[in-house]
Amino acid sequence: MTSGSFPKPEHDHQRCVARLVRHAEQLCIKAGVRLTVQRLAILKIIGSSHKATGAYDVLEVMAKQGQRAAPVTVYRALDFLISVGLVHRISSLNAFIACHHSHGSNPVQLLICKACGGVGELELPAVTRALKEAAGKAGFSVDEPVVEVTGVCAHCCAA
Amino acid sequence: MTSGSFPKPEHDHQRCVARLVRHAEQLCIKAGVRLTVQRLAILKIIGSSHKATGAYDVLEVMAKQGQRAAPVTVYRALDFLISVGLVHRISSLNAFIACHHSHGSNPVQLLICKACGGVGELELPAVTRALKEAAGKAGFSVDEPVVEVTGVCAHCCAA
DNA sequence: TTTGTAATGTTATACTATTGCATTTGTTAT
DNA sequence: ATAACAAATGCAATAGTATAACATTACAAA
Repeated sequence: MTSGSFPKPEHDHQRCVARLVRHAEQLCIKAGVRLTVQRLAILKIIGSSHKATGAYDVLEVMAKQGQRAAPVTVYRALDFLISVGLVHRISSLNAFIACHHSHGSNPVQLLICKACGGVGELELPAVTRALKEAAGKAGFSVDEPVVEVTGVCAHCCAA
Repeated sequence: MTSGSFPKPEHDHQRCVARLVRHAEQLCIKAGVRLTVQRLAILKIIGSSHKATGAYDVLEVMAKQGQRAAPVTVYRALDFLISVGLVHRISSLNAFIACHHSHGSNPVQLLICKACGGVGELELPAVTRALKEAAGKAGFSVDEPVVEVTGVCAHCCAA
């Protein structure tokens, strides 16, 4: 995708998580990495809402599910999920969001609704290109651009 | 400025901080807000390096200067300095950098060197515009874009 | 000088993330 | 199969970042 998407409130999470899981399984097989039960469980928790989820939120949910775990467990799983592109880190919120798309290695831009907490994704190569070019003029070699846009989503604008 | 800048290692901090202080004084007078000694002291500390500075780094420096303070003091000053545009928050590092420029209310893009820790600024209206436009197509009304680019600066590239 | 607001002080605590080391699990080669 | 190795997990402690709640002081305008 080159345009944008923002989750609708009436979204069918059930189906959406199922799709995410299939995506994850295929991706990990192809990459030759292990999607363990724990990692999958944590991915499901993060993917079951389209809002930014903190590491300790994940822990809480796990506790309710009877899977008690230490923080480091969640952080390790998150590191893994981020490394394979199944989760994005949201620096400005110290939180995480599941990635429902395949971006390859293209950087992503996040839209964060201040009102409902929902998070959407954009994939704008033009933005990435413009950043690389401008940075390059200053002799700066770009590694990874973090682009997080706060604002108000369509649904909350209307309300 | 519309192009970019990245601090040179051989930079003259002394002069640079003096300029920052003048800038801050004028800006606060114009805005009708109080640049107290404490706020100024903290601005100087942050502005005396062109690397990302953590809140607790500031505290350490203050302690060495004999000005003991509680974390909340620093965070309050930082909130103020950010609100008037004298400091930028670097979300991806949980750190801060003094702003030596006048951006008006234009969003800024930060360049963060992984090697030396130096931080530079860009002001690229085109990037901001592209983000607003793409977000707008998804019905998203942009408030504040956070753009932080990690990479390697010219000086460190050469080395 | 009173009066109200902004700024600061003080203490405690909440929230986020990592380190170090022991143990288990899964994979590969023999 | 099983030995041997690497990856993943468990566990406990602790480091690092940020805010809450409430008391006090400093400042500016009436």
